Amino acid sequence: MVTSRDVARLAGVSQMTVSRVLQGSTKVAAGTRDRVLAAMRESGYQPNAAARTMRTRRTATIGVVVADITNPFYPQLLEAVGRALGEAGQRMVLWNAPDSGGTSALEALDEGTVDGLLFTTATETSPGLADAVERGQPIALLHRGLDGLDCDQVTTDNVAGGRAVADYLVGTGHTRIGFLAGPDLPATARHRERGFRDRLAELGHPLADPLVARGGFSHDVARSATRDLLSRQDPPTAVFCANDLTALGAVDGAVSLGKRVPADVWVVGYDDIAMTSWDSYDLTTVRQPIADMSRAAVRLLLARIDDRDRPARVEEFPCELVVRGSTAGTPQPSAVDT
Amino acid sequence: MVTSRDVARLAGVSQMTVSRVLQGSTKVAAGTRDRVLAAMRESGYQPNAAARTMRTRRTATIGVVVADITNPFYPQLLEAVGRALGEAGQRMVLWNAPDSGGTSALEALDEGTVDGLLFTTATETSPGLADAVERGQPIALLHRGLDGLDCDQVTTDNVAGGRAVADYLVGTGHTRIGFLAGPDLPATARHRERGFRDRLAELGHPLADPLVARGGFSHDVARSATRDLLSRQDPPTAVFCANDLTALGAVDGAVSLGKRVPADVWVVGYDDIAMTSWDSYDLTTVRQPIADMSRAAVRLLLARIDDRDRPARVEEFPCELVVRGSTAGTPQPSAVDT
DNA sequence: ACCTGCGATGTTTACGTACACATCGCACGG
DNA sequence: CCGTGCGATGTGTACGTAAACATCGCAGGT
Repeated sequence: MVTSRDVARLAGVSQMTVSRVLQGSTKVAAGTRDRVLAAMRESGYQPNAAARTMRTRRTATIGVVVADITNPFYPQLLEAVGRALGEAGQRMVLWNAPDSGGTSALEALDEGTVDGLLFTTATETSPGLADAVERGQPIALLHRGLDGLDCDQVTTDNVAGGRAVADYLVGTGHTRIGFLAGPDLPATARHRERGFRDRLAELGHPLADPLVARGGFSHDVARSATRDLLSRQDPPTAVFCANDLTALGAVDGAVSLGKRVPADVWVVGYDDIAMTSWDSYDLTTVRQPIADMSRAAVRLLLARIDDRDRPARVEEFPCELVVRGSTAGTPQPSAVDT
Repeated sequence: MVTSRDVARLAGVSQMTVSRVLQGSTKVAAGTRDRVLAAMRESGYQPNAAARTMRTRRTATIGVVVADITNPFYPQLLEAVGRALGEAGQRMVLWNAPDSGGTSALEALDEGTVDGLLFTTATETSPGLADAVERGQPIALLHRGLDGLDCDQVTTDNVAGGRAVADYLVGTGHTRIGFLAGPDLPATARHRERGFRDRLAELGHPLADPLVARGGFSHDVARSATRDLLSRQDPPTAVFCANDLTALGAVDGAVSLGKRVPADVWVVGYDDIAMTSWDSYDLTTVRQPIADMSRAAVRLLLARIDDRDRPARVEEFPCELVVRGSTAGTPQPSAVDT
């Protein structure tokens, strides 16, 4: 292995001067710098990350925790986060945490493997998360927030999103409206439900319990829940789903019963994943500005790494209803009493 | 920060004994070990990864390079790879390399940030890849192989997969068969095409140039290419697509023209991503054993990290045709001359 | 011509861990 | 009863870098 000492010897300078060139310090004469750079190239020198980290206590690496990478929303978010991190000169370590919620990511943070963590799927039950935040570890939440947690958070106004969908569906004449709720824990799911439910009630069409199905964030569960819902005597004329993956499942549930979207039932999703715009689904949904959000989260996290005592900030981005074919045409009040 | 020295002081032993306990060395008396473990807990000690890496030259981290994480195949592969790495006690650093093909991943390898690299989307043009392999860097290819490269590779028999599709389509009576080719560079796309093309020729129905569309691996390109193909005077009765993402694009292209799959045209994909089994697509495709492949790739890579001089191995897994609704029923020779 | 001051470079050291080697003590055999 | 050997533990050091401090030389002012 070639070390900075070897380069120094080759260039006829001290190791420290090599180190200075490496860091782009201005305190090096142009001629010397050129000599050192030439020696680096000649020897094929590569700085050793571990040694540098040991001295500087920086890894230039951020850990990102995701609950389920096969939910297409997360790859899209990861791409945006990866881009934002790249722009900031940081690498990304990925934890796809099936259930535990990133315990090993927190360990990595304690060990100094990463400089900070970005949780995209935090919940109240994420073990050790609150504890790590209290210890002052640089942790930021992206996408899913946590009300009780005093750390940097970047979210969207999921309550407003849910309300917008309620306004839209009631405004287009629907009265018997179904809801495919997500899991209980994620704040995203809870806020969307709250906004949707409250606004429906305000508009005089409160959600009817029999038309609410609880389930996970998976296609399969949503599909079978929708089959149940649509097989009822008085099926809903529109179904709002806690996220796009479940909305796609809802469409497929309808398709599997030979029903058509939107002719027989309207479907609305949430997140605007790429597939929602594909012809086979053409799904009305709510868009989050994930690129801006990712940049904001990275900015907050890096700022916290530099200054652990700065006050935590919560940034909430607006979201936007995107109307597509899954809610086209007029609703079908004719289907009310069969 | 609590160091092993602090723990040693607290436990009344030397720093070395703490280190030994940490490594699970047997050369520590049970009583001593208990005292050290208690001191660790009490002090909240966390071993420092950078210092350990500096001594051991190991990071227990593997870099994974992916070309496009928004192609749903890669999240599925990443999940499998992540699981295999987790089982082997390794972390995963992710590079989503838009174009450059993982140059910065190779830098990280040189710097010692990762112990090895797993390329899932290598091509001949991946800059620096061949060079790094020749320098003996631990690099393995998963999914996409590279014929000229002397390194560990885990692939599927894409030629056989292409042939199987040709056999299937001709065997079910299709003669005017279209092909949506992937990009030129990936070995996966090339091998699938070769197998498909050669077998069709052997069976007496060579691929007709006008029915071949070249494009990328994206939904949009595939969609518009399919619209062109199906708008011809003599459209194909079946279309084989270089991967599932393009097959979904092909289905959507057909849908956008008001055509039905499989009634108007059969569509076959490749990779068996989760969405292919959803009702709206129900796509016939070719399945790769990605879990087994991931484990194999991780095993090979870790073995190489331990012994850089071991001979490179190439493991080729079989793939399996999965027939679904996109190729159901009889083909439509009636559509031949319109 | 001499002193001052600053820019350029060198010297020393520490970061936290694990390896090589040294040492200690005790059990067992002759 | 003493020597041998081995298991348990300690001592010293090196990994490669960057920070703090020291030093050197030269330009500019008086």
